[in-house]
Amino acid sequence: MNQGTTMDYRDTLNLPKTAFAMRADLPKREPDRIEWWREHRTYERRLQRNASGGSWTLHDGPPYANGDVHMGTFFNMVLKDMFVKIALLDGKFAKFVPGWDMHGLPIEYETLKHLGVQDFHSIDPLELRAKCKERALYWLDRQRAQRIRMGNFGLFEHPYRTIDPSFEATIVNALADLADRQQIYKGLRSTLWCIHDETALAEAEIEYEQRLSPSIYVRFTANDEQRRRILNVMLRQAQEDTGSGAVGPVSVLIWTTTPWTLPANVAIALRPGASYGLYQVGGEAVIVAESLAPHALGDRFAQAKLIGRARGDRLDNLAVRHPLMDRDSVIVLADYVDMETGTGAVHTAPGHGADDFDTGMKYGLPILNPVDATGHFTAEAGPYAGLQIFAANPVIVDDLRRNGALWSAAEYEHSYPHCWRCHNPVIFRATAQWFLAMDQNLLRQHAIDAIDAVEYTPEWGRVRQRQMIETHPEWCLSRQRTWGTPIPALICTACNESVLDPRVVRLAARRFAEAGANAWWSDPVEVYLPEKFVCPSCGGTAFAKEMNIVDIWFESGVTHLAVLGRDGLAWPSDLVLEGGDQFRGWFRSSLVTAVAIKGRAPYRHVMKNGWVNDEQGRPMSKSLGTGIDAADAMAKWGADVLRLWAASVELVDDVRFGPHVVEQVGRVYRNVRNRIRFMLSNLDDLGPSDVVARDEMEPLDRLARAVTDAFVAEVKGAYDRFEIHDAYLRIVDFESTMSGLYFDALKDPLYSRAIGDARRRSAQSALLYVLTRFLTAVAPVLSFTAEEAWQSLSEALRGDDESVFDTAFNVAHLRPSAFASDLALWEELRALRARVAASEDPRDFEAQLRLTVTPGLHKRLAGLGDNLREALVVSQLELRSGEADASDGVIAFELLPAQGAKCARCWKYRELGTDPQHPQICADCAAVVRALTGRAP
RNA sequence: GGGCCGUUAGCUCAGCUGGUUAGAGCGCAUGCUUGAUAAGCAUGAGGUCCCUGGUUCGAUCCCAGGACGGCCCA
Repeated sequence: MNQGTTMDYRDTLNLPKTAFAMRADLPKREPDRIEWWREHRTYERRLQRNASGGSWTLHDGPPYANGDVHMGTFFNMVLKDMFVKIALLDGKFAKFVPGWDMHGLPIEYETLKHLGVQDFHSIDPLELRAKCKERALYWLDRQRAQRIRMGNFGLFEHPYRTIDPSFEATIVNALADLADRQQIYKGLRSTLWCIHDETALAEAEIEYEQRLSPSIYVRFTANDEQRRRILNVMLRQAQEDTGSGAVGPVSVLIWTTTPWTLPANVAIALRPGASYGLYQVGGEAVIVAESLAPHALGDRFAQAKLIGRARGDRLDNLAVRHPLMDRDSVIVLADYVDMETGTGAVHTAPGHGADDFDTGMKYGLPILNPVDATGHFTAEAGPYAGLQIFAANPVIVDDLRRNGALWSAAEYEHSYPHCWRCHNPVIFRATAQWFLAMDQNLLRQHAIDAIDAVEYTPEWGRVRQRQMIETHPEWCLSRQRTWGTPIPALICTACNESVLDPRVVRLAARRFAEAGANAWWSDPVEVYLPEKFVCPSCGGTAFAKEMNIVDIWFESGVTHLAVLGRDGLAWPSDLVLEGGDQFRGWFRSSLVTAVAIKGRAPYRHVMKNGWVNDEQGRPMSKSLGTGIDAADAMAKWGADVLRLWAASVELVDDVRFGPHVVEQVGRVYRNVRNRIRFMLSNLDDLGPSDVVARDEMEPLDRLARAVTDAFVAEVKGAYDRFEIHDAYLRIVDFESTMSGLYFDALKDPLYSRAIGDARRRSAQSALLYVLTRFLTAVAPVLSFTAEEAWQSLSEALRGDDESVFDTAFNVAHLRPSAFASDLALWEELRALRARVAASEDPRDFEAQLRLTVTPGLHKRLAGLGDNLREALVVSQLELRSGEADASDGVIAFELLPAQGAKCARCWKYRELGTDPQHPQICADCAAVVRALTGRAP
């Protein structure tokens, strides 16, 4: 009976109602949102509206168009999107042009593999290029779909692509600019070379196989002058006094497994910090690293006597004689010198090793290359000319033995690089390549100076960046491959010299702009010859095209020239944001090209995001199967939960990702979602004309508004400092404080008052304010959910703002200092409410509260009127002012059983039965019910 | 092996220039609610602030060394 009556009254309440589902179903729902944004051109239209709001540009570092997007890339891309949206909601012209890096070896390999082509020389270059383009576009489409699926905003229909003719023209024009400044030269470089296939190889074309090599220890003996200098540094004082004549000849001992590289030796590398010993052995003295001496000197170590020592760096720039050739071998320093094998003194032939080459460049050593493409010694090798290099090994060892330079010889089985196609051992061989001169025109120094004008997050990135420039080797720009942008150099057919003439290069740029870079393969050379062009070396007039392509790091290094400074985008960009590996990669390549060509950094702010590791903090790896595909993750959990995850971690640090982490952030997501849902469900009956202005709101509602303003201002402040995680914490804190205090307080007024009651409309108006401001604040992170909620508001309430991305933070006029007293009062209410809620008997409406507080607090609380009782969720409240001391202002807090009985409708304890028709409910409720049923009392 | 970075509750993170009973959210436990209900509220238990030294009246915070983890390079 009673049950029935109660149920009747339940029907007279204004209970929450909304179509905004409690279950998110993100994987299912999100694609509809994307479609809606696309149809409504939400991003483009907001961009247009912001045209006069000042521009803010995040320049996209181009991902490589190969493979699907993994979680590391997801993290980076979603963070970029958050910053773009923050600027957008801030009224900025935040144009984001996504880009792709589409040339290069990985795609060329993949394509060749796809085509089943073994030797890239055997396929027509234009055909190969066409297939590579297809492949690159295939990956671009996939990656683009994945980026769009993340909810990212940007001009995805018009991305920049390094394969576009206009982009290729930019690359080539950049080369022309550099050639103009004499910044580019042709020089030698050590590359992997297969003497069987007569071609350069890339790292990826190498397979390691076991190979038996000669293992020899060789003396490099000093002449008299060299010996004197070495002893000067190494010999102990006492020994020197007794006369160095007793020491005998002095040699540096080296170890090698490639005797054929000795003719190209020009130096011996020592480790700067290592200690080298001078060992007297029989009638001579040899120098080896002390820690390696027992191993290096072999059975002669027992009779060896340490008579001197020096740190490697003290021997820098001394010299010894080459054991085979009539020249010196200089002692140099190198960090890579291995202290596990050999002698700690490394035979250095810059023509035959990558490290050796770098050291050679650093010391300005000659790059000897006495080996031709087929692996035979040239005349430069003197007595060995004409010999095949591996056949020369025993000959060289014999010569060393004969002239007394051989310390010991053995055989050695080790893992050695072989050609993946013909399985012959490969060699390092110096070949002519185009270089960007790092020190020409003080480029390196200017680049280092340019770093000072850039902001770095984290700040230590600046140091990292500086080191990367300081240690930047000469930049090898050329590659002997097919899938890329040509370096339009000419070869004089008369003297065989290569020419990179700016006029030629600019002709090529113009040609590529209209026809694409394929033209370099299809055009006759005449197309690229300026009038009256002659070879600067010999005056010749006949030329051939040189078939080199440019390093793809150069291509991505000029994206700022291709994308910025046009179409409303400013140069330099305001922000670049990439993983930490890009200090050596794109941050560096962009900086070098920008400083060389425009004299300053191409960005104002460099931000680095952390690496995404698995849940144990280990790197994710495809081979271990611990990598997670972004598309899979979005299909499983939805993009918004993953976006919230990206906001919940410290973006600068390395972060962890996995199912357990997602589950946790998923619970936070559900909290946020439910609180949004609560607000929406109480706005169902609110029309625009019902909304009351701030000044007409009840005090508690005005307070909630103020707290919301403070929240939005704080979140905006965090966004402005690029501290997404800080914003995340504030968002979580805000929705939980709103839910715990305010929503609970509003339930009674919202549910039990008459629909159009002023108290109720005030509460709803405040809720509308809280909700809309909250949605704007979270939209950069929870883009899908914020938009879904926005669309769940009635069109009338949305007003002119069709999308949540049409709204604005709108906090410029707010003064955070003005919030202090409101926030303090809010916290006082929270503390009081917590004391009520903690009580079990009587609890909430079962209670009446006698509250005695200090005069100061009394004044603040009294200002709330009956809203104070609502906020504390009690049936009656007696507020008194007292004089005692109390740190929190509360002198007495007495919860007593409420007066009256529980109203069957509003659940407050009131005097019941004033309306005989409704004996179980209070007078206020009876009035509402009567109004509903149309009967006067 | 080198350069750089990190290490605070089970998890994600706060802790401003050295002095706090070291905090929050999630999870967990307990209680309440059943008119946000595959929701909501309250309370509580969880920490030798990686380790070892040093500076200091006093260090999670400064310095040195080490351990573990990561990125880049070798």
